[in-house]
Amino acid sequence: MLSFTEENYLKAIYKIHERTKSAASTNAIAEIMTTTAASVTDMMRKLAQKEMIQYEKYKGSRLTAQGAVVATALIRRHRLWETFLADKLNFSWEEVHELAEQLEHINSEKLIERLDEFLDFPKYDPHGDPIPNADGKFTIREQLMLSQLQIGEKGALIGVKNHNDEFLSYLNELKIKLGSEFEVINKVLYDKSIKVHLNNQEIVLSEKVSTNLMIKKL
Amino acid sequence: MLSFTEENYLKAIYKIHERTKSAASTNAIAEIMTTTAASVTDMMRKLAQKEMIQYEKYKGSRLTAQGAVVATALIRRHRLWETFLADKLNFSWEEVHELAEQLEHINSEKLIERLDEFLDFPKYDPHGDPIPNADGKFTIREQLMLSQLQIGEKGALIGVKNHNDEFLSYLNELKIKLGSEFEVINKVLYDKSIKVHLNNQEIVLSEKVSTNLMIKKL
DNA sequence: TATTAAATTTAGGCTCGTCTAAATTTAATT
DNA sequence: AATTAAATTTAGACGAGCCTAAATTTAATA
Repeated sequence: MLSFTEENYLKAIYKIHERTKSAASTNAIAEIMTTTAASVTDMMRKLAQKEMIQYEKYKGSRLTAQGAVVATALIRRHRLWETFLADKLNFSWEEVHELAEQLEHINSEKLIERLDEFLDFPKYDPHGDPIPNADGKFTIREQLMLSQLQIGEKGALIGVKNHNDEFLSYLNELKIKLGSEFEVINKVLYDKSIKVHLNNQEIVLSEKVSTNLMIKKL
Repeated sequence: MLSFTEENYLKAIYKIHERTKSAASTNAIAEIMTTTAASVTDMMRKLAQKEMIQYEKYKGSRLTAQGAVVATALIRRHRLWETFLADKLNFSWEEVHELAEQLEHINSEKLIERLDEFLDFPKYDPHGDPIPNADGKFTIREQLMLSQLQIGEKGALIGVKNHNDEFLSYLNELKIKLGSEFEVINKVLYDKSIKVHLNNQEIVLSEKVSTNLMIKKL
């Protein structure tokens, strides 16, 4: 049985691997866990001993098959709870993450399966990220950045790349949410900003915003 | 901020006081927490220091006003989660308790208020126990034991006194649930068993069972 | 390649929640 | 009231998870 903390370390390693496609460095883990490198080293020993990770001194850590199962299960729980909070309890985009961080550690297979059923087996969470099924498999969806659309093309928002709170709040202000439909009116070469038609108005989005909005072409 | 463990100690003291109407003895707390008396003593010092309890050496512990607020909030959360699990996720009577033990520690006022609303502000949990409102006030309901009904009288089940797993499973087998309606057919003086009409059949319940079923007269 | 800088690990120590064994206090019983 | 039994507290220790400071290894750069 893994502790709350051990589970979070595994999730951190998973995330780093997803991003870098290589072993998770001690420092990178320390940053995510907001702790010191020394503490991470201690924990890496322990997790290696429990055969959750492969750890080589000075070379970083990778999840074992076993460790990956645990991490994926956590992501499944996290995203299902986020979906519950958003769909059933009307929490906003940026509120769900923190609560799901707590809820994901509730330990019960049965609870998660019942929740999945209650939510009608969602494939994507409120951020548009795929929810692993009970076997840990994801349904990947073709997607591109809003910035990649050409003038005249239309798309619907299916996810955000960056989950930063400020960014999510900004989207709320703009009344941009999952499913929102965009039509590209103009693209400014100079600063790569983009003018779109949305909710019956025209708005201009910076490159920073338009590269963080994931779109399905319509 | 209180830890998961500290919260559970407060709840234990609350329960003991509810049952005995007096200070919680070290041993009684140790039993509920399945730990040793020595550990309890340590924790009592800490909780007294945090002004959650009044603790006098060799005399037991009582909650302070502050401690009672925390304990009541925990009970509120516990019972709301039980209601959610039973009503929305179709968990059975005896399954909900253990899960709610974990869920009650999720720390968010807003989550609980939203959950309360989602459940349509229930007054009683699946065991028939009253759910404290946000201010910690309970709605008490007039109730009596099934064993107290006279021959010919009718009642509906509004709660159980004993929350023992075996007892709850037995009720499930008998298809007895909250709201079930009973009519007393006969009472046997010898062993205090009682024959009732329920779900279109006649069944005999022992004294042990009939004194644990709480009834609202119809 | 020698040196410096950055990353990582080791060493030693702290708090939390727990334990066992021994000492003390309170309650029960003769 | 004296003695025994039960309840409780004290003393000392341990693992988990964390820290800082010092030592070591690896990477970067002159």
